[in-house]
Amino acid sequence: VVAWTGMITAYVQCKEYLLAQKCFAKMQEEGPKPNIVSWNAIIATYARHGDGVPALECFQNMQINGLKPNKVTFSAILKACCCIGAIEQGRLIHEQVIESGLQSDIVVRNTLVDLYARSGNFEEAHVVCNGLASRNLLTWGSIIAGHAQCGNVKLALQCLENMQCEGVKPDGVIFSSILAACSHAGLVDLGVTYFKSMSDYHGILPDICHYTCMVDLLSRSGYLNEAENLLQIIQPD
RNA sequence: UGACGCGAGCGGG
Repeated sequence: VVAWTGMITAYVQCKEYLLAQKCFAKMQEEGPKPNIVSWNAIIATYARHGDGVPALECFQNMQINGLKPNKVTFSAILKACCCIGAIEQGRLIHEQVIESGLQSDIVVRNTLVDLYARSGNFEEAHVVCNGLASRNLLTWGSIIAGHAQCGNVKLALQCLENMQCEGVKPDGVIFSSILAACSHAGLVDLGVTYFKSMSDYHGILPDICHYTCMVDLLSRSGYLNEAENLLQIIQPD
């Protein structure tokens, strides 16, 4: 079983998802019975591909085969639900998570937060987020990105403050979300302020993504000269 | 016990 599963995971690591899936099919036909790790590996291939439907089928199938999902299974399948916007499925799986007592796992919780935040269900996202244990940078990142995507700059900025109050330091990804939100809302001054604060207060070097955001922000609002000036600053690469 | 899982933004195409 370990040998077969090793084959599958090797294919997954090389991004040879089709080969991994073929290998799994062959294992089911003529190899030993797949164990939890084999199933998790194959579910992960679908989840990474954004193929939510086959991922869910596998998830059902493994349970039919009498295997109980573990925290690895849950994080993979929740990611799959997130990709295809299967919020209802996600809620059902959320219940299963609670039944299994795995809701305290930080990775599982982050995938749940991500699922809810990206689908605009912020109340549920916050409930998961407030549930006991530690939030980390990734948890906040999901929530802020969710707010940013909904065009809710105020809430995104509020989250930024809240996370800093808790002693979590924002990283470059967080600022990308913030800048993007400002861009969509046409809040040029605010965006510029945060862009400056990155290097001034947070010790984060803006990367190409941030410059792209700023150019986008400036030119959308008609500050074409400023946008061109910024372009000059960026090192050709 | 672990061979499996672990979040993200803009624009363009």
